[in-house]
Amino acid sequence: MTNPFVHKLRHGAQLTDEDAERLVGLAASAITLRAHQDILMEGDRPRALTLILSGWACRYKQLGDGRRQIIEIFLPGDLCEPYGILPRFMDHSLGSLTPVSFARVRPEDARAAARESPRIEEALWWDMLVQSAMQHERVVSFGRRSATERMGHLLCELHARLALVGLCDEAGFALPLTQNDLGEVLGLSNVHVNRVLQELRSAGLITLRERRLTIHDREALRTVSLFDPGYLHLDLDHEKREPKRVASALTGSW
Amino acid sequence: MTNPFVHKLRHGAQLTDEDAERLVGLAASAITLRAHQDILMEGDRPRALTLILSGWACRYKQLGDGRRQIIEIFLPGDLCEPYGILPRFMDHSLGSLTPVSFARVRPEDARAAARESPRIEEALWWDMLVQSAMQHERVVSFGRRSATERMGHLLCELHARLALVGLCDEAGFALPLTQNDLGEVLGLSNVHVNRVLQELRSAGLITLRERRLTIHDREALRTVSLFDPGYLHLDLDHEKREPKRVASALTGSW
DNA sequence: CGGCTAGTTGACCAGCTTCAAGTATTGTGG
DNA sequence: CCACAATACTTGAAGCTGGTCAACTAGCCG
Repeated sequence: MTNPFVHKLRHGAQLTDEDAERLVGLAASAITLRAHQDILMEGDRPRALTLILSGWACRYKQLGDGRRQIIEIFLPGDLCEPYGILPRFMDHSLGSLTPVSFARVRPEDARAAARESPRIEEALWWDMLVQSAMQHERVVSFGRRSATERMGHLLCELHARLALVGLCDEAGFALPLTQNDLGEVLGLSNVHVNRVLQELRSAGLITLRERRLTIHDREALRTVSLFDPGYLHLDLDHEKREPKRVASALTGSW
Repeated sequence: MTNPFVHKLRHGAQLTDEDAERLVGLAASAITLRAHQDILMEGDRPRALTLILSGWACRYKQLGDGRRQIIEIFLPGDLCEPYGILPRFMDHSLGSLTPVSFARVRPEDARAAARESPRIEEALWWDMLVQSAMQHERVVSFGRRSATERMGHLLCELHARLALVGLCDEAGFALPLTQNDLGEVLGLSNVHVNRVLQELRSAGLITLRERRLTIHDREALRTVSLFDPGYLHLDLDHEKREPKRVASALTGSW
């Protein structure tokens, strides 16, 4: 199956071939943009949801004084908003990071597909759950992880997400972002991004050259980044999961 | 209407009395907890969604080495997860910040209510949209706002959210958090929280005493915090909104 | 009264930013 | 295919923001 949306959603529910076709049908006409263009700008009234078909995009917000923060990176197969509703206006912008092709999906159609197939419904809700969990993890990164941990965590997360749509191999993936882009994602200056990358390189954890990231020791990178993939909710077989419940601190204060 | 959930959702759609009753019915039995208890712990398999009825709660994550980050604050009327799905296991914890009472809501029931009333459906989706927008704004805060701006932004947001459920007045609200709690929300040390509060106090913007926050100049506080309430999507009357579209960098946007 | 928690203040330090200069790499027009 | 410009990356030095450590104060409750 070449459609990345379907590819990803298969991790969230057991889709039938008919489900897959219906999902492909949601995303009728594809639109193409060059790198660094806006898909939707703050203030726009969107008329459809955005589904990324190829390339990398992002959600970002520009502060009055020019400071810009990339809130979220979107990869092929990502639906940029909750599927059932259209914001009345955009409170942020959606932009391409690389050349991108995307489709417009109407919330009514997505809801209808969910109504008619419980598997599609489950898959779409699962997708929202994962997106929301990634958002949580991002807050934890910003609040409590050092610059190096944050970078490592991002790279681990991208690797795991690209794996969902078959766009990486075991050893690494194509990373089309500049160090400046990475800074806008991680809330760091481009100078410090450079230093952090040097650090990961000289620790022998990664190579990043010619827009290709190689991860030499995935477990080690995960360890230094405090990356626990549990939040991606990938185990359909959930009986295996060990509740990591520590002896509770509960009774007293935390 | 005393039910805070209904109170809030009325901002997202024109609910009928019947809708309101149905929503109240979703949250049958209330459970009460003291402050600083866990509602759900990381690793738990939840059997229902959590709906806060009174008191303040939070989503938090504890890192291996003891660092803790509060990801999100929940106020009365807040549903702690997307309404249509139950995570297979918790990848984070939900805890009370004050004494709390909450109800358990089954996703099937919420979905059924949405299926049977388009207004309820719209309201629930609107709520998800707002929660997700607050999450985005949090990332922007962490990435690009200074400690003082972050604090001011949080206070403005809490004020606006409490207004949705009628738990504040024009001048301020009861803020039951310690400076340490605020630090865990904002990713700051308690020492620095103290200094930031001093700064806001001596600028004459706020008073915080005996767990009551008074905002002396709301507009000024919003300005120094770069707080723009647009992301809360409160204007049902959306024709009024000025698209803040700057001269576009762009030709091909939709 | 004594012990606990919350808040406050000072001194010092680390992590990250900013500024600046210089080196690769990539893209473009002749 | 080269020359040159633009963009991306790299490195050093200095400065600021916010963290850590420590001590002290104020309120609360048994």
